[in-house]
Formats: sequence, structure tokens, C-alpha cells
Amino acid sequence: MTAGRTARDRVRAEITREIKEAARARLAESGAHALSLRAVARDLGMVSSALYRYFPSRDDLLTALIIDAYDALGARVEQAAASGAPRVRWHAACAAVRAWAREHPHEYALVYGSPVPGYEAPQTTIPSASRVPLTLIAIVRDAPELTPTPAPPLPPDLAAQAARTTALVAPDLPDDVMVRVAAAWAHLYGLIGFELFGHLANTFDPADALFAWTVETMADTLGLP
Amino acid sequence: MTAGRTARDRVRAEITREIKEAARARLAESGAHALSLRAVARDLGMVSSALYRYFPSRDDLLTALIIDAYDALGARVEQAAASGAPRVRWHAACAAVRAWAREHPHEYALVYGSPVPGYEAPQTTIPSASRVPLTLIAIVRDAPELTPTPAPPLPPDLAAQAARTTALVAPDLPDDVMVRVAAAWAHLYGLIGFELFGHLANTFDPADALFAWTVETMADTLGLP
DNA sequence: ACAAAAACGAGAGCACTGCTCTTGCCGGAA
DNA sequence: TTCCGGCAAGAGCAGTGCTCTCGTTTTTGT
Repeated sequence: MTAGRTARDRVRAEITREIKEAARARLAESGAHALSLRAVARDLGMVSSALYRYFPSRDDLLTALIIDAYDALGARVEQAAASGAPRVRWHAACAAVRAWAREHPHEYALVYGSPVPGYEAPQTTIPSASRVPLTLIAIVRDAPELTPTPAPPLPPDLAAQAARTTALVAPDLPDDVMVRVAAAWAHLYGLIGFELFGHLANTFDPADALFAWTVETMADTLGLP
Repeated sequence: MTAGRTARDRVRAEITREIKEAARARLAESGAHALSLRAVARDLGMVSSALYRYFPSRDDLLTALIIDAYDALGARVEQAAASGAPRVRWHAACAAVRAWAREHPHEYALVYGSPVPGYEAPQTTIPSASRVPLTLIAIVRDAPELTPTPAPPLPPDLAAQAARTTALVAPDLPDDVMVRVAAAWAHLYGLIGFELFGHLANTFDPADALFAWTVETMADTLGLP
């Protein structure tokens, strides 16, 4: 995507990249609510109006940063979960999400915290946002055999939703396993959110032990070998 | 706290209440990032500078709204979980959190989403913020007998954190049960966050079935009768 | 009961924001 | 060579959080 044909296209891609980089730097130290187009422009020695040639609005800049964050997190998790026994991959993937979140708290808050603008979720973010859950699903799908713990049977509507979802991403996955993965993914997200946003203060903070134990119980629930 | 001694104290409390009410109205329809002190002042027919007699900054107004939101949610959950068999109370409490979150999405995002300001968590919010987790703990503590599912043993540091926490809130609770409640609370938070912030779109949305099933498995994990 | 002190609402003003519009400039295509 | 489109710059608009000052009103201490 950076391969522009003409020289002008190439410098445009380059400047776009620099803008995002500067914005990411400001985001990392001040948070999304304090990300100002004018400040970013000043950091780059431009005037603020020039920025609008590259991003039609502040929200569009944020959307670009959101996609980049999803992709950075997704790549990190995919790499962490690339090989090994299923349970090892599971731990590695979960630990990678947490590690990235702790290293980039403001970017994590941008994508997984409360939606910043009047909230819209542009369709363009979906592929990037799906990378982490798809990785988790792949770990379970690739497991040779699962020995999950007993659980309540799925009511018909839940089974239908699970079937619709598996049809899209992992056709051979049993419905109840799909539901368990979704629940585990929400659990992981909840745990990291609690830690990152300070809801574990004075109780289970630092959260390393609680995190490791919970991830292990998730693997048990899924029946990963 | 509204019982001021002098007439001035009483009108001050009344105006403070009106300001919070107007701010909450704006919050409910526009979100925290669009909450403007000047707009609130206009709604009340005041000039913006007059508002600073009641709240020293915008963040202080938000903090007041956060405490109110914690208390509203806490009261709702406490009432929902007031009586019945432990498992019934558990379902009622979880459903109450979700219902309140769906009815007041922006307020929920304010307290449980990414921290809006440069993030500080004033000590004054702690008692209000603790009401929901304390209610969940009380349900488990009040259960006559628990038959939890097998789980990995607690590593020493996790057991120590759990012991420290139980000593504060439920001295007679076994450590591993405390850890399970904490994990369940994070799970609940994660599930609601996913639903509210649109991360279940096109998969498990509407989330009623996934929510009910997951809450049931949490009750199983805790061994609630 | 009266004066000092504190609290209050209104207004002007500062520095900042997102965003628009206009004005020139300069490089690549016809 | 002459256009024309993308570009940076600047001015400007409406809005923001917040501070300060200035009269007025209410409470408090003597």
C-alpha cells in the first residue's frame, strides 16, 4: 500500500506515515482525548490546515490509528501463537495480548476502551480487529483433540449464533467450542481491562498471578491438550 | 448530605444537584467527550464561570458523575441480589449489571470504559465502586455450601493476594473462592464491555443468549447451589 | 445591630481546539 | 510551454476550559 506509482504518491504516503507516527507518539503519552491535530502539525513543522490534505478530520486520523493498533496487536499475537502445543500457544497468545496492552495502554484503550467519537465502527476496521479472535479460534481448531469440562447445553438461539459464526471462520468447529472461545475471549478482555484501568487496585494488582491462573482455567475449560 | 444548615447551603446543594442532573442528561445523549461545561451552564441559564463555584474543573464534574453512576449501579445490583437462592441471586445480580449498562451506556462507559482524563482514580470513588463486587462476594459468602468445579491450585503469591483481599471484605471466604469471584467479575465486565462497545457485532449480537449461558457457567464454576 | 468577611453571578478575556476558505506556489502531464 | 491538480500557508469562525475582576448578596463575628 505504500508503493505509490508517481513520486508525488510516494511522498504522500511517506507524509501520511509521519503524521500517524507523530500522532501515535502524542497518543502514547497523553491519551486519545488530548490528541490535538494542531499539536501533531506543530511537531511536524506543518500548519494545521495542511494536515487536512491527509486526513479529512480528527476522527479519521483516530480511525487510522485504531486500524494500525489492531494490526500491531494482531501481528504480535499471531507471532506469539505461531507454534507449539495447543495449551502453550494459548498461554502465549493471551500473554501477548496482555503484554501489548501494558506496553501501549493508550492505544489499547483506544481500540478496546469506550469508543471515543459518537461511536461508529467503520467496516474497514473489521479485518484488523478480527485478527486476535481468529488467532484464538485457530489455536482451538488446530488442537488434535479437546477434552472440555462439562458445561450447560446450548439453548437453540445460542447454538444458531455459534453455527453462523463458525460457518464464517472455522466451519469444522463444534458450536459449543465456539461459544467457549467467545466466552474466553471476553474473559481475557475483561481481565486486561480491569488491570489496565485500575479496577484491581489494592486487591489483585499486580495481576500477573491472577492472569496466569485464569488463563490456565480457560485452557481447562476449552479442554486444550 | 443534602441537609445544609443555612439557607445558602441548601440552595448550594440544590444547584449542585441541578448541575449534575443537566450534565447527566448531556452525557446520556452525547457521551463524555462531548460534555461541555458551557453547554451545561447554558442549559441552566447560568454563565459558564458561575459553574466553577460548584465544580473546580470539568474533571471534577466528571468525577462527581462517576461516583453517582457507581452508586446508581451499585444500588440497582444490591436490590436485584437481595434475596433468593444463591444461584438465583447470582443471575439477578449479573443481569442487573447488564441491564443498567444497556440503559445507561454512556455512564457505564464513563466508569468502566477507558478513564477519560489523564487518569486518576480519586480515593472517594472507591466505596461506591466497590458496591457491585462486594455484592457478588456476598452472594458467594452467603451460600450455605459450595460445590465448585476442579481448578488449578493457587500459586503462593496469588493465594497471598486473595488472603489479603478476603481479610478486608469477607474474612471467612476460602482463598480459591475469592479468586474465582474475581475472575467471574472480570468475565462479567468483559462480556458487557464486548456487547456495549460493539465487539460482538455479526457474531453473538444480540448477546442475551451468550450472556445467560456464560453467567450459568460462572455459577457452576463457583459451585453455587 | 452593625461591620467585616465570605460566597456568589456576571462579564471580559486568554490560550487553545477542530475545521473552512482563500491565496499563492510548484511539479508533472498534455 | 502551458495548463492543471495537489500542496502548504495563513486568516478566520465558532467553540472550549479556565482565570480574573467587579459589584451584589448573604452569612458571620463582635
